[in-house]
Amino acid sequence: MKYVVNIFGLLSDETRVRILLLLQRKELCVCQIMGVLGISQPLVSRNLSLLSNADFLSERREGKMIFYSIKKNMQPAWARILKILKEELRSDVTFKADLKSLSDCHEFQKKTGKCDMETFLKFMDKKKRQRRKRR
Amino acid sequence: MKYVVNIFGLLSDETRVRILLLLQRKELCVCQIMGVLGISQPLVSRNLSLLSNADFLSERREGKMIFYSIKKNMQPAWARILKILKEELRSDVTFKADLKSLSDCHEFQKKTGKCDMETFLKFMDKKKRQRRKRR
DNA sequence: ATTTCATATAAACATATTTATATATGATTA
DNA sequence: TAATCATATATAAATATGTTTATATGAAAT
Repeated sequence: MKYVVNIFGLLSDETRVRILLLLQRKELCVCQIMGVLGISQPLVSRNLSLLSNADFLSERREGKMIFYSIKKNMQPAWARILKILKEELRSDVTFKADLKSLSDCHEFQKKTGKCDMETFLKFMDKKKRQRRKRR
Repeated sequence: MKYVVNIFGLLSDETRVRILLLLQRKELCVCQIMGVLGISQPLVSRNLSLLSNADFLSERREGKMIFYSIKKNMQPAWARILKILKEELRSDVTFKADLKSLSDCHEFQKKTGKCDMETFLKFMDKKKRQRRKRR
């Protein structure tokens, strides 16, 4: 029973859920996740490792970067739960904002071809300020 | 998102999961649950109220006792999750032991017609000791 | 090799949750 | 209306969890 209960514990944290929802769209590296979610690098790493240990994620190295994605052939029960999570949060405010950030992130990477955290975060800030002005 | 994450938080506790699984079999009052799970009355009450507030349970008063059951017409998403939980824990050791205790509880109540905590817990203890001997 | 960049880990701190104890309430019975 | 039984609530102590800060690792480039 403890195993099952721990899985629910993993899903009872906003940061981890946000990461899972993002990864359901596209594989991402640590620095992309930090930029998109606006959280510290160690926090991203920590939660990725928790999710990885629970067999939710696959990793793939590409040079210096490690790309994380939702694991294919995950335990069926958890896959079903992820599906429910996704459906339930389809129109969630935080999630929609994260998706917007994600597309900004892609824009940044197309322009610069980089995954440099500092520059990226500045770029994201600028984007957010611009969006605020437009209102 | 917080709402959803809190629901998972509720399901990330062994006591609450045990209660939910029991109630999926049959409606029960607080003292039955304490007897079956072997936990204190305030702990049962506290967790029942958490589950109730999250709209997982219905209550029904019968004299002094309040009977709790899984709510009909629960939010479909959570009903689906409960179903997964049930399937996943079908052969769980703790759950099976709880079911055994539950049937002892019914035996006790048939014999005595009571829901008296003290006597009940003694009866349960005796049962458990007998079972240990038989091995 | 040394430096740099992306990521991981560990220790310290803050916060939230769980559990136990004590007390209160509401329904029944004497 | 006392007294008692089943349950609820408040709160404090113990425990677990999340987050940050600081530090380490490991791959690539210079």
